[in-house]
Amino acid sequence: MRIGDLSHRTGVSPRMLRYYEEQGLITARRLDNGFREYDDYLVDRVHKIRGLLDAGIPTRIIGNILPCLHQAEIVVEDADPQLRAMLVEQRDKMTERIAVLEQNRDALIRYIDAMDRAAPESNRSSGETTAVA
DNA sequence: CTTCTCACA
DNA sequence: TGTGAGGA
Repeated sequence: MRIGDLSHRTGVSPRMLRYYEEQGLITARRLDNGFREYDDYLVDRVHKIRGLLDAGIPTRIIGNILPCLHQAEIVVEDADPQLRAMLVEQRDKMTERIAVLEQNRDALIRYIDAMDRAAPESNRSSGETTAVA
């Protein structure tokens, strides 16, 4: 598929797809006309890249941990202390953000609760989890 | 119409 | 990350 297809199938703009390529996160073959040609597995890969990016992991270290997302058993021989340090740092930042998210979620839960107590059974979207069994 | 590279009020 | 130029 070409860049437009991959873009639609991943929700990532062509601009960013080219950027990811520059960063060595994905690779593309070139067609005769110079257009990028992507393999199907890249759709999945790009989704993973987005996940890591959204999780706050900088692109430069995504390349290192990306292969770990596929393998069930991770085997490392070249234990790079530099990389390890970065990953530990990222893991801690992630843990911190999760804690913040949990607090905010609790705040919303309580607020929503209060709203429901004020206006019982009134407006509630159908997509919501029906906890009232 | 789609993609490419390069550059930046 | 977006946008526009200039070309294929």
